[in-house]
Amino acid sequence: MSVTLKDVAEAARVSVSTASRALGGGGLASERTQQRLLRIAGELGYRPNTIARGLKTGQSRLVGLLIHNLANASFQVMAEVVQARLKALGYQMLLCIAGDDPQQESDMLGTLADHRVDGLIVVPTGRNGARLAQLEAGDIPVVCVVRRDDEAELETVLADDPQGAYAGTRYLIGLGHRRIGLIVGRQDTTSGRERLSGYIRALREADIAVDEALIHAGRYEPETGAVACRKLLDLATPPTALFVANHESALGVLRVTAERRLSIPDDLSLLCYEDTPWFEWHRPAISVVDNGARDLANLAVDRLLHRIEARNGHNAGNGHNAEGAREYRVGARLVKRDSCRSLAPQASEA
Amino acid sequence: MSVTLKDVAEAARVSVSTASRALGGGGLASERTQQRLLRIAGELGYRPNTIARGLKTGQSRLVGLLIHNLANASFQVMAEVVQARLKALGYQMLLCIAGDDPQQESDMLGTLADHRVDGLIVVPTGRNGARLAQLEAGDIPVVCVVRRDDEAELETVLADDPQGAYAGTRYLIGLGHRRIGLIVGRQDTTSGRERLSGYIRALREADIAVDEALIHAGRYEPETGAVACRKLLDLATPPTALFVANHESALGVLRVTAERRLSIPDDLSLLCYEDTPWFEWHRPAISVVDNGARDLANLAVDRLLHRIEARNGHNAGNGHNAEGAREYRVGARLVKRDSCRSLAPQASEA
DNA sequence: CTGTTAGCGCATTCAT
DNA sequence: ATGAATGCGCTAACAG
Repeated sequence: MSVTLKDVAEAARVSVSTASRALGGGGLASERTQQRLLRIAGELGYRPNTIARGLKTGQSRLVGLLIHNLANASFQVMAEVVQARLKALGYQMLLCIAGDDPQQESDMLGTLADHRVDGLIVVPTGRNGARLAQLEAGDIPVVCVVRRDDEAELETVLADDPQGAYAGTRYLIGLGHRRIGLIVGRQDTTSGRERLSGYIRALREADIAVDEALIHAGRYEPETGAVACRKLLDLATPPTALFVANHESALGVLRVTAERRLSIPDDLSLLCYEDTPWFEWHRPAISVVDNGARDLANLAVDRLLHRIEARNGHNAGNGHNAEGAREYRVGARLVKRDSCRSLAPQASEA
Repeated sequence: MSVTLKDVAEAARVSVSTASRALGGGGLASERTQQRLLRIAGELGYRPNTIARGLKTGQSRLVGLLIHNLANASFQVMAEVVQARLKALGYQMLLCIAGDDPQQESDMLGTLADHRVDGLIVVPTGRNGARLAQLEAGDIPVVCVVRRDDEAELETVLADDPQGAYAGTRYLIGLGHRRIGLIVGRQDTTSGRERLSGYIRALREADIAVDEALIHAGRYEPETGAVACRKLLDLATPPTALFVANHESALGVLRVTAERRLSIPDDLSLLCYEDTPWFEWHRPAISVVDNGARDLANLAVDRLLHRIEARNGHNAGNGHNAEGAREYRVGARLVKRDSCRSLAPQASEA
């Protein structure tokens, strides 16, 4: 088997506790023995047993990340960022993919707890608030990302979707568009609701009546985009611009516009939500509202580790955030590329 | 803190070992006490401490998956499949993303070992064979996927790239193409070399001279595709078909063809490698050679767990595969869509 | 079938 | 500054 602390101690003719202190840092040992033990441990190829240490200290150095899938571009970068940040901080990432299914989410939350993760970052379905609260109560910090869980009072890092959708819609309005189709996510999700609200606010502010026929909310799938796009295009007065604020729908929209040989942006302006290399490389390059997935992940990690370390330091109270669950917002950013055109010339049409 | 086995035992007025046996399955306890303990444990909300169990049994129920990134479609589905399969089998996935960087890979291998993973699935860079062999020696089964590590003798699950590239090239030849451009991955990777070899074999078999000018090998990036595509298109006699056997390059190729207003497949036939929803939804739908990422992952998990359980059962020998490192191949599948056209009519040109 | 005993490898308290 | 002793929670002999 592998070499243990005891082996190192024996080789150095000291007790295990001395070895532990010397290697564990903290300067609890004399300078000389510390150097010596470090050397001997190196020679023997000693590596501390994380499991044993975990049992003793109650810390697993494991953090869970629970997301819906890896097909979505935002989740991809979030997973990459979270794992990179955690590794740099000496933690490992336990990745769980729950497919937006409450049952699976519940299951995985249990498993994560069994593995005694030191913390958890989760994109909640919203149907396991009790379970999440229970983790918090069990002294496992939880940070929600992207969606809020209304059942539980949890620290949450959200994209500023009201602002993002508002900015995107405003951009299209500024370009002269009056009939702007919106394809948005399910209304039982935070992002779905908030993007719709941003769209509506921008319209109202510009004194444009909100036409229900131009709004399509649906599941996060390419098919949703295809169906919605056809519906919108077939309207008596079709929109001149489409705001696809449901990331996965973009695929379906792109297909339908291609099938109908619509030129973007000449025949139809297109603005999408959540950036991905595909949008950037696509010709014409697709303009997007970047939700800041990278920063969302970074902030979530920051908040989580802040709390994990607070918990370790002064093992104060029940770990609950005394000030209640704070909510953070990461601003969206409009990235103008080539898929939206100005309607200005048409002003002379009248 | 959380409720321990001892708590359950006390509540049931039995010893901890009885409790352990009753809950641990295996029927080592009487039917009645088993039922009773199960009930009491449930009432108390007992959950076994994975860490403590791991320390005792030497199993962490953790399996590492080490890949290059999550942007690549194959890696995405592999990660999803591996995590789903492992979860179903009672394991958790520790996901590491090493960016194809040997240094990071080495680092992460160390961390994974520290966490005492029960096994490891890795897409090796090829520069840490010694480290991987060391893990095997330390009784941690390792399965390589997608790429082989030539330095070490490890069980490996590969795509059948020679066959896939051969089939793809043959398909294009069958359509009447004679000048087929190839954009392929780095030649210091298994897949890069093998896809090139399959392409060449198909050409030779059809008595078509291999023109070096039609072959471009490069890094796994969109930019590679853009550069290569321009180069190929600017040839005195440009290819009539492009075989893009470097997945990430497809983005660059698609951009360049769009910029030059080339119609696919009318002006240029396009065949890509590794399937993704984007190819399917794209118009025209892109024909591909599907490398079978899903099956690759499934097989890797099968092999790994086979060995993990063999190790646990009869704790025989050093865990090394007595018969040497076996290699498995998952066949590629040609998926014909709408991006390749037949050149047959041109036969009358002569 | 059940209770008793003994660690797994480590960090930590208490002595020295 | 170091050593000896204790226990984290659990499983696995070993007895009865």
